[in-house]
Amino acid sequence: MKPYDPSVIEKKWQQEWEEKNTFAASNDSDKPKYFALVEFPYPSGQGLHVGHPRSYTALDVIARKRRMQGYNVLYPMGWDAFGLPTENFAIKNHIHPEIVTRNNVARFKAQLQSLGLSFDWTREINTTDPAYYKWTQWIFLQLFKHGLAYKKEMAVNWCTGCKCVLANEEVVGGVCERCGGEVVHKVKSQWMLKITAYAQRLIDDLALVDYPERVKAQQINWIGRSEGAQLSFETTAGDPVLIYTTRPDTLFGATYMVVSPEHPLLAQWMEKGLLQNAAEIAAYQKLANQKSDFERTEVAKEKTGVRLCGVEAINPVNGEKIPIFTSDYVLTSYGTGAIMAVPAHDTRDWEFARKFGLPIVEVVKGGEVEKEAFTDCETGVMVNSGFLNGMTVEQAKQAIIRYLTEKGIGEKKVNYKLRDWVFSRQRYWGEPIPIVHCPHCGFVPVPEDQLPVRLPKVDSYEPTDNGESPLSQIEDWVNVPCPHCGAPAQRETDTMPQWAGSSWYFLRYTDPHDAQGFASRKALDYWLPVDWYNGGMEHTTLHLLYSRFWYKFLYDIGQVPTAEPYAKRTSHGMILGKGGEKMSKSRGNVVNPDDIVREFGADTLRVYEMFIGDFEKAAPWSTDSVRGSRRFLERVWALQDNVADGDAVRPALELAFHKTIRKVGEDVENLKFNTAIAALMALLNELTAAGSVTRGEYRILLKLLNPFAPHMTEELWETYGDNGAQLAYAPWPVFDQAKCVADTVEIAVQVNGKVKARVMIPNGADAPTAYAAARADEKIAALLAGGQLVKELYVPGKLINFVIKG
RNA sequence: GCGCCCGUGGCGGAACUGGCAGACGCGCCGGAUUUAGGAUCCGGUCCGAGAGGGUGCAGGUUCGAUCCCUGUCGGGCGCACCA
Repeated sequence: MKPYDPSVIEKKWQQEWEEKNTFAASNDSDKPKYFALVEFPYPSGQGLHVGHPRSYTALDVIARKRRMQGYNVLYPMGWDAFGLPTENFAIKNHIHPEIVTRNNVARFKAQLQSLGLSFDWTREINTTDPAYYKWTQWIFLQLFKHGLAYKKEMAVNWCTGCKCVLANEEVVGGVCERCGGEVVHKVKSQWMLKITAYAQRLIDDLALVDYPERVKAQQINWIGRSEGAQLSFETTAGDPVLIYTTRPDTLFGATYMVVSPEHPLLAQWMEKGLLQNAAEIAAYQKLANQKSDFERTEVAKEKTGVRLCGVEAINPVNGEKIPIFTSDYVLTSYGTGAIMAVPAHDTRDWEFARKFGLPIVEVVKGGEVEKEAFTDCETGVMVNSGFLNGMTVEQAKQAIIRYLTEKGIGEKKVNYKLRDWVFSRQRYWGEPIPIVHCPHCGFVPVPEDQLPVRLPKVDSYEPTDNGESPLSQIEDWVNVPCPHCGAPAQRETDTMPQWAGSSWYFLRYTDPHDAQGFASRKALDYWLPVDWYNGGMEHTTLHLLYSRFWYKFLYDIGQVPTAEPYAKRTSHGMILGKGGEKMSKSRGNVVNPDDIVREFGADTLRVYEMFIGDFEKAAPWSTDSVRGSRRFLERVWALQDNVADGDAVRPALELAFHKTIRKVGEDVENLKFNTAIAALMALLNELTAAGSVTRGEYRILLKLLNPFAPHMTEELWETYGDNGAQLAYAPWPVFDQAKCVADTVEIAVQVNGKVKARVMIPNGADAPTAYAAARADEKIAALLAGGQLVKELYVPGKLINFVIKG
């Protein structure tokens, strides 16, 4: 036996796979199709992280198993290469981002190939390739033509670090999710995508797909649907104030109103001179405007606000005049930017009322509204509410909405927290937005035959401090004739966010070289939907939501065949540093997969990453434990010294083999890679104990192990295989359910629920036989003699329980 | 604050639908081999000498609870002044 040398074996097979395109998928095959997908990486300068292979190996195991099961498998890979780190690196080192990207991609690709992942490299894509982003731009134009892309002047999130606008989804805890920079509000004219038009369907269609519950819950939560009523309050100024509430039942308890500091009525009323304390209000507005998102969302913050002196509102159900305030606890961007305040039944209103000495009127009985707001909707009964008195909250909601509708004051209304997607970025390294601004024609789409709008080559692509894209500096690129009327016009100079290219990339894999469209209809019909998509939880309300939106739009305009893009989604846990903290350069606990491959081999790294723990949970890295995986492979390798003739499984090992085949198959499908490996280790232990394997037994072991350790098993298959095709396409072993059960089983014998003995009985023995066997045990007999038998239970194959008294 | 998830040996983690807790691996201990170390192989390894006791803690349901229920403590994640 040659010693196990992964550095030689792995190189050999990787070369073989590359030369022969072993894993190329066919768009024309009689086999059933299987589309396995992992999130394509951003090729950063740091190279691959040990977290990447966890996801990639998992679906590689699935892809390899599917090939052995006779599927035509598409398992593709590409590069999500637009984005800020590349641009920042380029700026710092004076290298063009295109070159930085090329270098990073080359490094990433070499690293991925060193792991033996069975990607179809003939379908490699790159979002920064003009032949690719042509279609990103094309999809944007379809959105524009269908009224789902629009430009609007509004207050947006501005990252002071990236000098760039951010989408709501990119602001985490008031700071930039990428750079951690402070986020402030800036009024800018921005391209927006109308994702809100799909809010309801993005919720409803989660019923059609197999996603983890936590993923569904997070998306539903983010979309934030609520049901209530929209209604207007008349004011003494004559202009009504429109409000949204989820508790219209508490209308009689509305003792004041609040409008957001940015509410347009404030400016109107000031202009008319209606507000006696205009200066005070203006000062408050200014203060609110200066606050960053972080300050605004700080928890446990004291309520602040200013009363609007000179204008009062009228409660539409009881005619009472109530004061109006402005406060930053009311958000401009949600609902109508104004609320009716019911301090007795809303925690925030309660706090505000307490601070400003406003009346708290109880309208739902059940709490102690002098002590705290009573927000329960289940148990209360309406009081102090005119015609609603005596109703439950639910009845009152319906009655009041009926009343408001009849009187023409208001109506039932559904609201979402989801906002439209801010789609402009003031940076260089992104897809140019293919729109021309014409002074006569307005926003004119670049004609489709002129796509792609290429990024111009420039010397300086630094972001500007004035909030303009660097592209705006390049006059001969910016100035073009209007495609519609020919008059001098200007290109849009903002670029798309990084999420643009990744919102449809999986479609391109089906037909990556198509020049006529983003993919041919035939290829899309054949491959979609993606059968299994694995990716990180951090993308749940970013990429995953965005790509569902784009896909649904493409479905609506007849471009793709199904309502949802991904039939099944799973999420892996993070790989943490040794102590359980996040891996980071500053902590110095980053493990480089290259080092592990060099020291132990790719197969060992793959097996270890699958064995490290529950796939869906975070797991700390342990290089010590990697050794265990290497030992396991060494022992499989060493088994070749003890291969005996024979294609059959020896009778004594039938049970072990059939059970292992079943277990490995089931575990892999259920994301239990760790226990699948454990089962293989247990089988190996049995084979080692048996002293030898037959050729047939060895083949089964190699097949089961192949998806995890493809190089080593393929190498052994050369000698011990069945002279047929490569192991990669050898048929996956099948098990016989009847052979998965033993002839005799050991069952536990309990007395009063405590295990006292174990006995062997024939499998499927009836109760009398089992009881007799148990009673035959000396210890059990003694215990039974010492008390009175009250009850006896027999769970076939498991245990017997004697319940005795005394 | 609201919603969700998780607490099992020294460590990572197993345990079908309520039925023998600790599979598998790491580490550790002992032995073999070795000049030595490393590597490898064999044996042991929840605690306890034993009866017995053990799945964060306190209760409950049950013949039987890591699993179901109530309360509590600890950790994590998501959303977060969303009316």
